[in-house]
Amino acid sequence: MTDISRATQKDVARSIGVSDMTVSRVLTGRGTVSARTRKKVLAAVEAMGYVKNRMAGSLALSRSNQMGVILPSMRVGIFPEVLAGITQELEKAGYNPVIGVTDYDLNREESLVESLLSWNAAGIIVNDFVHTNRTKKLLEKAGVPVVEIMQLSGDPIRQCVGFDHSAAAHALVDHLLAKGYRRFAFLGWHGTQFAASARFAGVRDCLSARGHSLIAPSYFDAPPGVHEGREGLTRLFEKTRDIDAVVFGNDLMAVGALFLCDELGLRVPGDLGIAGFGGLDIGQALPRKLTTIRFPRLEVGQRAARTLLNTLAGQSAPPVTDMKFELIAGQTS
Amino acid sequence: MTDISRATQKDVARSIGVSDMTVSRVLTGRGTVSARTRKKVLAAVEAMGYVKNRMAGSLALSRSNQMGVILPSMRVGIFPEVLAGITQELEKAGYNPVIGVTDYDLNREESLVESLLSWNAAGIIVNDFVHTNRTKKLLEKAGVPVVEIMQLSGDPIRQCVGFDHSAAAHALVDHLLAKGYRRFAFLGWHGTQFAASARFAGVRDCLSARGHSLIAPSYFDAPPGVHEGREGLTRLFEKTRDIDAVVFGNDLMAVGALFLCDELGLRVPGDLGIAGFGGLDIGQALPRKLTTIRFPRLEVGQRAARTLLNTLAGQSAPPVTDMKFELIAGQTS
DNA sequence: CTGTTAGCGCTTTCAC
DNA sequence: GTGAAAGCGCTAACAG
Repeated sequence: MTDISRATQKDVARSIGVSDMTVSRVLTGRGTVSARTRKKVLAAVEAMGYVKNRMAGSLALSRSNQMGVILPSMRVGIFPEVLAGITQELEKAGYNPVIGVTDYDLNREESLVESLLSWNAAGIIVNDFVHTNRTKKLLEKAGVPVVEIMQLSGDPIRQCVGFDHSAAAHALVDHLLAKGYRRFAFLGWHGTQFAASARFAGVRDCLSARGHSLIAPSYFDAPPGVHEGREGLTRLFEKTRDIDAVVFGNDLMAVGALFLCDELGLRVPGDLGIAGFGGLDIGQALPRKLTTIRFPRLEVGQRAARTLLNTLAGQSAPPVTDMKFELIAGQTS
Repeated sequence: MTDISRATQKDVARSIGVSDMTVSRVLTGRGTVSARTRKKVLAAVEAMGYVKNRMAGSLALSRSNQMGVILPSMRVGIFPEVLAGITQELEKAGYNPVIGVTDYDLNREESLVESLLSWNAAGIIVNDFVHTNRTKKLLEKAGVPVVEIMQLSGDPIRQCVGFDHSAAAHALVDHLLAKGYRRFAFLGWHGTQFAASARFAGVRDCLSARGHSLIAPSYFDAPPGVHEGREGLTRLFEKTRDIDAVVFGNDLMAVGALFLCDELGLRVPGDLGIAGFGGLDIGQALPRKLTTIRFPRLEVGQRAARTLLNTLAGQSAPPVTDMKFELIAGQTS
């Protein structure tokens, strides 16, 4: 906490002998001011390095152009892209994204939501459907539009924009089955209720429906990356070699696993089929393109922002927006 | 812009028959309130889902606990980590990071700085020393602490926390020379004055000082990734094959180039030495660890935040903080 | 075209 | 222990 004491509109006004309201008129562009006065005001503003105090402005107007964006992580490849999509759309409409990162901690999410509301965010984007009860209550009572992203299957507070992770898992598994793989393992993060667990459940259920079973599922405490992909596969091999395909919870893990296979001299897809989820650039820049599901990350961000903006503009927006995924049949399966 | 109408302290107060000041006392923890009244207030707050309007609060106090963090990109591997470091430290001290992303657009940076100041940010972290004149002026007049990160060589507005990119480049080149490489190329992003260009200059100058020259330098318009690494090397090979080492502006490019070499059957480091900059996980998870410079990303973020906090606390902080880099002599050179 | 008045929701200060 | 008054910097509404 620091004291802040900047020039005010009154200071600017006094310096050129007009009233503060005249300065306000010039700065907001509302109302009429003579060209000469306007010029003087702008000159004074520039000279004094005056910066408007938006706190006062927003308090007076009871509105803000700050849009809250709460994401679980910036180190998980998909979210920077989602954010880019959000930012693009918000900027076009003159809104500022205010970004918060939870690190998948629901209590942090709760306090971020509270903080955003306390700063009068005009709308809020949050990740997934998994929240504390208090977060849900706050968002429900918020009186501002709320969009939950990434997931579809669940009970949206207002609106959601995401993909069908279960359907994606089915598409992927069916592709692998068609390729002749039969002994599956899953390595990923499915210890919680987040979207990642929906992918795991989809893989498991699809295999089960087709009369196969999932061997050696295993998981991590936090969103895993390249390193965890290597480690996971290493540990899996210690338990069993009786597998011919591994589905990873995300692309980075799959990439790490591919690196390990290279080292071990395992042929992919000959000895082992490998697939990921996401469709990150890194997977498609490999010597052999990764088999995966491409989620339209940028588009989800854009659509989420547009949904918020449309709602604010009084248009009705559908409660559930299904952004289509795409199976990338790469060379690792 | 939307109307926002939430419950106010007055509403809470009325609902239990006390004055708004009593509610304020309970919520701020300042002043004395009887245990019974306090309980009633807290119950009412909870029941009504009341969230304090910080705009009004901050306006009254002329202070805020929002810390501005302006980063150039979230898709460039190092910045999410820097942000994580910043967030860690700020949270400990009860400050909120307010994040802005410029995409390396200096005009966007300018408007983000203005926006943060207008929201009474208690301090600001910006990237590099490259700003518009107006941005510099705003930051100088801001009356709040400012920390520029990533770079060292330049003229800090107040304080900076970063690495010596030139020294890092020298260390890397000397390592490669010691390994016997002689015909160097550089592929990266050095079209601007950002830190990336300091790395390029360092490579060029070191080679020159050692009596060698840099072959076929080439660059990109934007921060390049895995894909650009492949493309860049492909284009370079079209021009010349008379090179035995390629230094890349960042790790992702180097990884992409390694993938290409695999495809082309080029032996690394036998036929070609490859090095990056950064020290990202991905480079170290490869079958052959990438030769690179590790920048302590998390630590830069932490230190930058601490510098801000110390300054706010009235302690003096050094104008330049040099965070040491580390040469990773991997298996690609 | 410009100035004055009132109020946004909160906190500090001063009464009681 | 609690209430009433004043003001943070700005803008909408009304005068002139």
